[in-house]
Amino acid sequence: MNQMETTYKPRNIESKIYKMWEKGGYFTPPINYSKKPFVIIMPPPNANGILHIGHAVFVTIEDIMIRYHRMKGEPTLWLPGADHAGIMTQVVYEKELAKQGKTRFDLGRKEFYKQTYEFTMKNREIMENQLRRLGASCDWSGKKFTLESKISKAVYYTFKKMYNDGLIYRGERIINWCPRCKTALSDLEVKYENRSTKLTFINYPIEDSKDFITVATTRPETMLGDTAVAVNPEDKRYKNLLKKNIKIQLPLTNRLIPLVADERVEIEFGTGAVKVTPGHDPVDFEIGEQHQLPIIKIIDQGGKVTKEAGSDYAGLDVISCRKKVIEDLEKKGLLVKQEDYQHSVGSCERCQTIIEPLVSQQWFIRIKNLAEPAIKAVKQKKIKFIPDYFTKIYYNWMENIKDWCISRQIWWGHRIPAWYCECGEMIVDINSPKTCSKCKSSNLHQDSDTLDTWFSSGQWPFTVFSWPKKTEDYKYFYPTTVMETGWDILFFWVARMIMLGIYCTGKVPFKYVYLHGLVRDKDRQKMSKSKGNVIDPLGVVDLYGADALRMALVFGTSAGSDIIISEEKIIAHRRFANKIWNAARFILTNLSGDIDLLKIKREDLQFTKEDYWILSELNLTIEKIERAFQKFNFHQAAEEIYGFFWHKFCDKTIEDIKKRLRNGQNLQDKLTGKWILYHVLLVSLKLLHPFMPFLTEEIYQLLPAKPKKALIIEDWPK
RNA sequence: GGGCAAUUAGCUCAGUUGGUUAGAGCGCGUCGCUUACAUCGACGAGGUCGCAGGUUCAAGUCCUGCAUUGCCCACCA
Repeated sequence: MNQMETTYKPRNIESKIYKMWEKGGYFTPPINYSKKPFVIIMPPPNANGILHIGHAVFVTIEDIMIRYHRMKGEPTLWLPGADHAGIMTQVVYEKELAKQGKTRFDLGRKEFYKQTYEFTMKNREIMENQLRRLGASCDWSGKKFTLESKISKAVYYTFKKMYNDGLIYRGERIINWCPRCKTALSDLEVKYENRSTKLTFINYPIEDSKDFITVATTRPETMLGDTAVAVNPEDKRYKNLLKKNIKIQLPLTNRLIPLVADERVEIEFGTGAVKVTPGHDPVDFEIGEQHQLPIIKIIDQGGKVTKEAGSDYAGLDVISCRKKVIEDLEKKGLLVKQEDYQHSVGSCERCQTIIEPLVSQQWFIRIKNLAEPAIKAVKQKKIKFIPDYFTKIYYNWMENIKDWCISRQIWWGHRIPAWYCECGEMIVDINSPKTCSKCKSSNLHQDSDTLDTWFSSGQWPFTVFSWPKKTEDYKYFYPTTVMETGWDILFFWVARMIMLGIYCTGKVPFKYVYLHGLVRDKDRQKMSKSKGNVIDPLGVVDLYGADALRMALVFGTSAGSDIIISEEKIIAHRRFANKIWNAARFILTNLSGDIDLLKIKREDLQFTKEDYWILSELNLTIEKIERAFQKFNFHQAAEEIYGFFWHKFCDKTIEDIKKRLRNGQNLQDKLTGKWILYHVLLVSLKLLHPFMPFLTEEIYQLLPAKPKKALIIEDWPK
């Protein structure tokens, strides 16, 4: 036996062990139809940067499950991949370009795509090696990327099918527009926060009268696009005016607009009268639809005021226009007052620019048709959420779901598979059509929009298995077993996977959804670079080892709740790693090579009371860990083996046997002691392996007698 | 406005079929170090389990109400 170092030095060991596993082919499961597989599709990390601590969380939790099930003898697949992460990657790469003083428009669509692709591939490789360093025992041989051609074809297949089924439509609707990214966003991609602003009260003169209607607004500049004023039909103040069918003189313009009645208007708020701008407000858009009001677009896609707003204002940005409108109203004596006001303002999730609601031509999914079966599947318990309370959150969202805008005006992503002919014909197909199906013209051009990233990642659990082809892999591994991810993407991703999974394959894509929380520091603060409280997972792996980090990430945490981590906690587990290492070192130096531990029979041993005690404690620990795994309580399992190993095995048994080996009366007693040490260590290594894979494998490899080639494929203790 | 959750030791958190002296890590105190342990061991201090009711032989655990905190969703002009 080699001389073991007196402390555990992860750096020397981890990469060697990982290579051994990879070379051994242990990560690739065999297809064995007599056995039910255990399958996790890894949430594909966005291939646009390096790993952060959140990635370490999913690696840890998923790898724990994977290693446990693999040791139980189940064909276990953990399939990795990478996500192109549409807008996010585009924003990141545009920042790279900005450093060179360039924009994407300087490069043009084709070149931009090419460069972003190269950038993504480079990051992807870095990221994959980082996952290896955390110990991820995933099947690299099957890795996928959302933009690779097979996956893209499957995504187009779904698009076409949904279009033919009438579930995808194209229409001119009001959407969330990011003036910086110059793209539409789905409702989920808009983040709201409270901001201080002014509520402006403006008098709108009534035609042929000296009276006014006073409206209150937070966006006075949009009045230039007003096409009505609305009041609640029950509002006594306005009932007479409504009857008279009056016209209102829109200030600063020469337009006359009607007064309409609409229940959406709250009597209590402001003056009870609302200016209606269907082109630039979602509620106003709905009011406009109902009352067939015209839409005037006074803000363009760059956030600038258009000619439609009048020559005095055209070309201004929104803020300047607001200032000028206020000044002009004041001059005319129509400005009543401005009050301080707090309300929530939406901004782009990726670049934080304030959202401009705009009317434009976009693609949408009629989502209710997909949501219904997705709700039903959960009600029928075909899918179970862990923790359970997410079931209600899921229902709450799914029952109030609205159509999903899936087109983006960005370049990085799957280009929408629709082609237009000059004759006005539109063709939706998987492959680029040669000629127009109506006029036979070959002059077709493809829709310039790309698909929302989540439309493709929503199909990830089956597109990775070459669906819609019914391959062996698809038949064997789909539906998958567990989807493990952060609860923050429950709606973005999990809900969409369930909807699209049922729609595309007729089956739920997974049976369990395990949702982990957000990582925070020991003061419960979100980790962010600006706060300087980030823990770089690779940095701590260098310092303390992957095993210590993994253990620190599961210990004392439970599904769904925030994960509190600090350097102190990681250090505590580095100490535990060292404890295991030294216990093993002590045991190994006492197991002389002349006895064949594997051949010893229990009947030949002379157990003491203490021996029976530790053996029964060991069995109890195995049972508790088993129960904890059944309930997805990984922290409990970790805490059980921690407590057992340190405070029972090390503190009691090893100390006891240490004395017996030194002063033991007879050989039989000493042999029994040695066997206990060996046996309990071996079983403990197995129980510890899902949590601390590197250290345990290294010790296993040093055992004088090992039943298998590697611990990773050992039999789980019963 | 609708919804979800949390409240347990100085700090950060576990405690999911209700059942013996409520646990861990870090921190704190005393002692020890005998050759596995840049440490470790032994012992210890510290909790009316947010508040008030209720169900029960038995409640941190179930029910009701209240308080405080956090989060999510929503068309707060």
